[in-house]
Amino acid sequence: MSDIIKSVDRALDILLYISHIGRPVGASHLSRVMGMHKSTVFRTLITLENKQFLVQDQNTGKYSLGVSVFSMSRKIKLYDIFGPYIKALGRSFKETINVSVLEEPYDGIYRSTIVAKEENNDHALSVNPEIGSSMNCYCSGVGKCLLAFSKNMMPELFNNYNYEKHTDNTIVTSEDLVSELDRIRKRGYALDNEEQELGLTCVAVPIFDSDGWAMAAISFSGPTARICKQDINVLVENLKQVSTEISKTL
Amino acid sequence: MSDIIKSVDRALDILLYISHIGRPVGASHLSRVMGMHKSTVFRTLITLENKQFLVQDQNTGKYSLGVSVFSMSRKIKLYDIFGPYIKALGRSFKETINVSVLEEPYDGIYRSTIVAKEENNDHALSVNPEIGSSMNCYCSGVGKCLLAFSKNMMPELFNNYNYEKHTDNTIVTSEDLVSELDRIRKRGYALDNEEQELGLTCVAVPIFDSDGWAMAAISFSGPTARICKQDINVLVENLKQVSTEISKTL
DNA sequence: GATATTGTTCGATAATATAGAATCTTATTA
DNA sequence: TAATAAGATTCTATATTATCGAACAATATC
Repeated sequence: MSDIIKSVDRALDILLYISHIGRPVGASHLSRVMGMHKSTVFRTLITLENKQFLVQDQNTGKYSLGVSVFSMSRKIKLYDIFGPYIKALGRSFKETINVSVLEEPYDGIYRSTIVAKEENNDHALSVNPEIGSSMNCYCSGVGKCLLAFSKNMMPELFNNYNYEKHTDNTIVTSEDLVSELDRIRKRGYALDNEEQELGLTCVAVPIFDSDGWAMAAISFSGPTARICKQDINVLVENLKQVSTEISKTL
Repeated sequence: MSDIIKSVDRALDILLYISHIGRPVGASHLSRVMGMHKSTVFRTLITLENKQFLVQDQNTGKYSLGVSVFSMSRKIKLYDIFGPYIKALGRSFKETINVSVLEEPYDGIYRSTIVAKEENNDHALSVNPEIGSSMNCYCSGVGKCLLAFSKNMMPELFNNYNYEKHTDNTIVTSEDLVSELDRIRKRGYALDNEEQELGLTCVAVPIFDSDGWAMAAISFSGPTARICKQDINVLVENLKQVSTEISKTL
């Protein structure tokens, strides 16, 4: 902890703070909130602005996230980000793990995209979706989890699903989906109880952003027999631990 | 320039470099490329990793962009980023300016979204599209500009447009679109020569990423009479100046 | 199995980030 | 419109601390 470069650490705090509060802020405000001297804040702001991590509004003098952040965001490889965490999980438990994010709804349909996965090759039976593949949210663990915990959700759109009854457990009405999402929010995790495919069970938890909304979801999935032999609560606790580890500094 | 905090500046350089080269890199490599001492690089990496701006792959020891960058990217307000630049342009020229980005193709259709605009209220006649509105690329200046300079373009998808002939000048075949894009690449800017609406002219240039691909496009648009009275080359030069200003540090 | 490369640790010194006050600029209130 | 408050910006001295250099440990390479 003592090897950390103080000035850099403070600069990163400022970036995260500006990102978190979501509106332009000035030096004095930051000085108060961060407990740093105004002139130190200012020098840091100058440095961040110079490399375009911040832009200053000429009228108000306040700072927002800059084009460098936008540029970086376009080059992010989500697998690199989530890979290390799920690899660790994969070593402990021998199940398939995947991380998904919610897509912008298109044609009024909410879908999720898989951005990272850790396959389980120890068993013949396992699920292996492709990275980048997208699917409807109503019938998967990560999908429902994202619907339950994401910002700006529009439940009206649930009516746009062309619900397909894959199994007896598949949710096929908006009303059932809404109440299932309530249940998920209450208990803090989602369960795909053979809703997509017979014999396939999945448990998913959200990965929270600094404002408490889901930015992704992470799950164990595998044959019902194997998943249920493990204590679901243990799986959930482990997923939650990784989830909070991921969002710890945001 | 002397007010810049050296350690912070170097940390930002490292972030931009890792983002730019697009694959995980290690301390020694960075030390060589950035001309910094290995242990200084290392301490910087530790600091960036601690706040999750970087993640380290446990197997290789190399670093990638971390979850904090992902988190920030979700909170970016593109208007805050591009607003300051186009405001300055708006003060000089009295025309409508807008900035657009290319959407992920959906249903095989390339569309652009307006992320920032500066309206021109000095004249009764002007164009005022909404921020957030999306439109087909084949019949607008920024749209064609994005098609011409973006990475990973799939020209096959041009066949999916349901071309509508808005005016005599509208492009209505993939072949014509492809050759128009060639022309645009050669001369470095795009022109909407009353292709979308009679009497409406638009000149657009790309905003380049660190790898030379367009991450956005910026344009002047207005009544043909007014736009053409100004020297197109002057407009283009001014747009290009802002464009390079925006991408200068990436 | 030997060698080179790379990730990581540590301590001394000189560079430089910080704090504090002071100035200039914009917004608020009387 | 004047007076006042709040905020942005500049400057400098000092003590903190980032940097360098070298050495170690752990991998990868040949």
